[in-house]
Amino acid sequence: MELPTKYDPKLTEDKWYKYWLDLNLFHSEPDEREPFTIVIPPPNVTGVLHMGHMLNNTIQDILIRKARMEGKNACWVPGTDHASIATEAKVVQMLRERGIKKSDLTRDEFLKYAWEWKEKYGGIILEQLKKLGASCDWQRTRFTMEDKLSDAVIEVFIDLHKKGLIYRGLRMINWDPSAKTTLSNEEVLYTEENSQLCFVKYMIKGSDEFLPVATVRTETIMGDVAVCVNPNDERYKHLVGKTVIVPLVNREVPVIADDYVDIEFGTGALKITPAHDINDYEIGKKFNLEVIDCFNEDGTVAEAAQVFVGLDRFKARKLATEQLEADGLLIKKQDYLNKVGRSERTNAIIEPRLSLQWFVDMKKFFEKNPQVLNDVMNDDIHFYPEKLKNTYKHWIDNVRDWCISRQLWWGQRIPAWYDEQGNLVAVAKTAAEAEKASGKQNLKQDEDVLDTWFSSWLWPISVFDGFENPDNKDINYYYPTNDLVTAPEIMFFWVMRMIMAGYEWRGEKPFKNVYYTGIVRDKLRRKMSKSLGNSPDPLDLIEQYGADGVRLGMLLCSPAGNDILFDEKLCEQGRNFSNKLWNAFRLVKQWEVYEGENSENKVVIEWLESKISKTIVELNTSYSDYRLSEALMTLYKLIWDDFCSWYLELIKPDYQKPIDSYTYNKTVELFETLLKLLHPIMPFVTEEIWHLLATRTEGASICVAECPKAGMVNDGLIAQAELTFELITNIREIRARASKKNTETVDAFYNGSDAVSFSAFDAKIIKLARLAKLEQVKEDVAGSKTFIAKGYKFFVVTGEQANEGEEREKLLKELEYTKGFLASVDKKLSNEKFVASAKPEVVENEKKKRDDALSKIAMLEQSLAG
RNA sequence: GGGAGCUUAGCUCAGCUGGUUCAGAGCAUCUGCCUUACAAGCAGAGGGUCGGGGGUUCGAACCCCUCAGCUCCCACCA
Repeated sequence: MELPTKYDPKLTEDKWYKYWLDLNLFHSEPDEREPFTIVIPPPNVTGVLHMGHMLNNTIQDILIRKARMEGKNACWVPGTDHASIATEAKVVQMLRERGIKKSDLTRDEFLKYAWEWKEKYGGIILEQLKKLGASCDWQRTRFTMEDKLSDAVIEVFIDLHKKGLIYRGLRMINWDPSAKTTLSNEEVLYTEENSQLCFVKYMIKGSDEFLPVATVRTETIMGDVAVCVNPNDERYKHLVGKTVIVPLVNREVPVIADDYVDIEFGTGALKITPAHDINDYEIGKKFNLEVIDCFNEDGTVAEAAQVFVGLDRFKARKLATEQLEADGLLIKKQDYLNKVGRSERTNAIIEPRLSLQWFVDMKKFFEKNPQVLNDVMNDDIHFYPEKLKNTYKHWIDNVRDWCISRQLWWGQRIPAWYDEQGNLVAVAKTAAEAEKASGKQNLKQDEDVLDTWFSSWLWPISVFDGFENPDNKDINYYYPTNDLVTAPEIMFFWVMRMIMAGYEWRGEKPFKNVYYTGIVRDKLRRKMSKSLGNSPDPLDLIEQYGADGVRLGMLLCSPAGNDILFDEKLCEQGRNFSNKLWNAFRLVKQWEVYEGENSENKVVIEWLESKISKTIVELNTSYSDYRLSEALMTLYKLIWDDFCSWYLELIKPDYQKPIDSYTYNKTVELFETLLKLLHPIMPFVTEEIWHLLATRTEGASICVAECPKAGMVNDGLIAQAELTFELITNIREIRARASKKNTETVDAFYNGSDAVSFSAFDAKIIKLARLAKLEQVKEDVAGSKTFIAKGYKFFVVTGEQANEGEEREKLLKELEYTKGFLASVDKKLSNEKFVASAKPEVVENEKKKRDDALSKIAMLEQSLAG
């Protein structure tokens, strides 16, 4: 069988993914094994895979595959999020392209289009995850707006309302007067724009004195209900409690004092317009002031303003300013740069507007469930990296109530019912229930839907139907889940709220560990974004480097807790690694085997077995600390350096010679061990090679092979091998400097008459360093190149005229250096305080260092003398 | 304005309670090799006064102070 020299992922990846699905290897049902559960952070249903998903899901897949191989009942639940805002925006845009305006549709008509859109694009991202190799239990795929999950959302709302944890309150929202809709903060873009700051006189009643007020928004003067100054402001202290006349409308309002006002800014006097500024609203509430809303839905001036009624707000601003000037109340105008929020979609300037919204009372919630904070702080829910605990605490300490209503149609409609006058009369699942509860007829349901996070916070429970049937087999078995893998920017939006929901409805945490990935950036540290065009399409990358290559590439730049500086070159490195593995396989596969046992190889095999065991211990530590990059690098070096560069070269028979069956079988066994260790990270190439390496029974898969465990570690043997490699490297260096061809051999000697620690590897040194002979001598060998390693002095005869002076100089330099080193060690050892206060093993070690240095010096001096 | 964190080789990062080989890895760089597993490769090499300054200590990349620079999150100015 001729094997190509390059591994081609295209020929294997789809094949194996289908194989895994056909064997149903990713499906989980509760059984007697220990469960290992991950719920996917549900991606936006209409989204497409981006690099963030790529990273996030690669990590989840590694964790779940590893658990599966460890014999746990691994269950990775996939699914999607209905993402109200994003999806509704996309549907609106689609409709617009077809010439349909949202405002011309009824709610039901719109939802029909939205569902159509969801059916058409909803599955894409999940299909893309398959390309990556994600071993999700696809039979368990859920969607946050499917019936059961929506029911859970509604029940939870009703339950919280009953418990008094939900209330209805006023809130300043972002109003888009052009689209006549509320926008989320994400949909508002802030830019610096030039405005004019007007300094206006507010006359003190019955006096010629005035209070100067600085404002950009002169059109809101009609809504003023007070003027506020700082209580410590000496300039205005005497005016507090007096009455001022609001310009344009001549309303009489009080001068009040509050710390909120910054003495330094503007004039130090702030006009209070509760209807159009959230801070003003807060102050208004504190002082029990009236709220006068000056604008209509479309941004025109309302009746309540008394003047400029019906005019657009910006026209009104201009006229108001002119009027002030005419009234002699304008002190001055000054250019002013301020941040202006505009609608992402209509570009209209956002109008802050007070509106009745639904809230979750967070403080009360935390009082009821103190574990939400405590269990994270005491690592009962373990955050990786731990530093994010601080951020978490800071958030909880400064929490604001959670506004859960959204002025959208795509989402779970709020189960609140109003009578014809608009009074809230009931919170109930259906109109019938609401009527029954309130005893009133013709009730209207709330127009708003719930925040998407209000369904995703239930995800770890709702995917196992834990609300509909709180005692079912699945939820009892899989909950609490094990690991959550997500981005730090949604710690507050999602992670904290899932923890809240977990304690509130299950009395238990939703997961044991939270692994926060970094933000994927390009190599210039810029966030990846569509507009910058710096985000590669993960599917293109998979096409080019194979899923295994991209997975490795992602992981190479993902130390936990740091941002990911993604560089396509890393995928190349991943692809190269697949190829390295493939070629190691080719080497092994092409050997002819004879029945027998080459005893020289035994020590090499034992060494690699030990080395692998030792590495498994390191790997387990890395994995349990969620240092996945570190685990990968450990494995990478084990395979590339130890296995390929050393082991295979050491046991490789001469060209076209067969290999003994003992070595061959051991090699296949060790190779399999390495493949299994690597499988969670690179699932496809390991499955491919695993199948080709030996005959497998039907339906066998490395996916469910047993995870290798560490055996005995022979540290002495590992040290011997390391010395051997050091010797080989040193001799190779001398060969390289002497420009020796590979076909040329050289002679090597070492000093001493005692047995040496590397003797078991003698034959291997001769082989890999390409020696004619390796012998022990009592005297220095003249005309040779020398080096010292671990107390052995080596002489390499390259046959070329050795440069005595150069050689001598080298020795002198080393002697000088070693003496300096000895001096520093001696200094420590002669320091009484050191000997007295340092740990015994540290002192012991220093003594050993001194002995080594002394013997090295003796050796060097002897050479220089001779 | 409030909070968190970072600064170690050209780049990205390790360095887990201050003390094993004089500070490590991967990539990149340089030199020599198309040596029948692999040029997507092999062999070898060079590269850092651990951001600056001060202190604690027998001993500091690690602890404390200070200065400088960078990043992120939250709240935002009339």
